[in-house]
Amino acid sequence: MDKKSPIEITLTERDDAVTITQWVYQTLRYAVMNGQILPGRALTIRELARILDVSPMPVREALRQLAAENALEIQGNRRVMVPRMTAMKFNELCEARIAIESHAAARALPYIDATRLNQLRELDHLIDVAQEQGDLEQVSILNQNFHRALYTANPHQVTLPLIESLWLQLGPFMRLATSKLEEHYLIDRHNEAMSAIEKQDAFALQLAITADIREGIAFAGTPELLHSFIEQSTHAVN
Amino acid sequence: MDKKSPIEITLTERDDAVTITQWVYQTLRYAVMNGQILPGRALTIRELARILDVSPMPVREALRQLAAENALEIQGNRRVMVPRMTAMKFNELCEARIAIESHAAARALPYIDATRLNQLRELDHLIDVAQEQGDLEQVSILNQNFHRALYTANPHQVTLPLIESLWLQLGPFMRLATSKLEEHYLIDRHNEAMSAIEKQDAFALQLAITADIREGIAFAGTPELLHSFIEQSTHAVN
DNA sequence: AAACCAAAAATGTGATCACAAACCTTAACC
DNA sequence: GGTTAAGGTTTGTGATCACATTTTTGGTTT
Repeated sequence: MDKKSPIEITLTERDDAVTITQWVYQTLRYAVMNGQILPGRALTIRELARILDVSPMPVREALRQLAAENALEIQGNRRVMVPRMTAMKFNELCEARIAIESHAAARALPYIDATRLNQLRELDHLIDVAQEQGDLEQVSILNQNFHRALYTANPHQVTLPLIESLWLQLGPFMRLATSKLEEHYLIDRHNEAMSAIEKQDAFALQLAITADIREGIAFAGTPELLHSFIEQSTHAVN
Repeated sequence: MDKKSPIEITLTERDDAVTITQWVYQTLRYAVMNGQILPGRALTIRELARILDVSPMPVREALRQLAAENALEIQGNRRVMVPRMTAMKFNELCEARIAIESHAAARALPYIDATRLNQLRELDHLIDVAQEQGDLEQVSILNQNFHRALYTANPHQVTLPLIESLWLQLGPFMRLATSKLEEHYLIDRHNEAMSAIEKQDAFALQLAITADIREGIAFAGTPELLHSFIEQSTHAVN
């Protein structure tokens, strides 16, 4: 069992309110999003079932669902793995995020009321706190919550599932970004976003969101880091 | 069995090369996309399994996959159905299509070579032929193929799955559109798109794609038709 | 020593079964 | 008559099993 690198998945408490399949889905989703599973590493139903201590059935369903969201890739061999990344694909994912999320932000703008604005302010504040404490994982989670809170202001929202799919695909590789980003001084684009919201200025909001996304992946400007990780991903367990 | 309206699904030949699950998935997907299943109608695994003459297992997996693509909706009761439509949601889906597809088109533009251009020309011609023959279903299919051929020119394409998800969600309600659109004279936006491609003019291409999408759903300009169908969808089998 | 091939182990797919929760029907009751 | 409560039925979930295909292994040949 050397070639098959061990998989370490953070297990959360299983709530009886959710089905086993849902719990497995959430667990695997978190593992994928945080790069706990090496891209290219073959995932087998029975192995995951052993790790998670459930029967193969819920794992089957969860894997299929994650594959449908492009978080996992099913090869012709019917083998499942986290997709490998390339520099070009990474770039396309980022540009897609910008296109869709700035659209979603503009569409949500008219629906943002005082309550929502306060919620955004609070999240922004929590992000600052987490940033000062250097808790990058928390920053990442809160940042997602901020974006989600913004887009879901639109009660007829239809793009969030698409956006989450992009987050899932970028997730494993963003971890690398944030870990190197520690030294990088971050301008708070969320403040810009919120002043744009107060002014109901859609264009300014789109600019702020675009800048926020671009800076979150600023390390893409240092291609050698991205390249090194992508190489790692490419040469991983075949 | 009056409340439970019968489901009529077009069955295609089952190819032994694909798994039963895949076949069921394709069959159900086609049925959803073409509005063969009434929005709100509760879908049960065993019923579909009887109709498709397969065991419940492949149906289970196919339903979960379609739900992950937002083609179906899983309610809290764990019941599965085609999501109901609202006028606002319809509008959001259309605007999302425009945002994402014009982005995808611009991103694909630099990769379009002579071969791809010829392929697009041929599809455009086939659409004209089908249009003259009044075969609206064929027009719809070919139109999708045209868009797909355009976006997939980009070898690092990541947005097509998202776009197809939007198509799936709009599908059941587009049928109504095209059926009323027969009388409507359609300007051929594909020609505009292709001349923009030849000039490598990204902005013009985006305008052409936007116009093409907007006209494909032109009936949204006649709100009463949309509204009537949405009402039908809303008041369908509870 | 590297390449090839057959046997053995492991894997995904699909079927069937058990069970608890949800749904529908029926009957009693206000 | 409309509402509620309890019964039986149907449904989704999850477990287990069988089988064909794939992957790995171990031995053989060039």
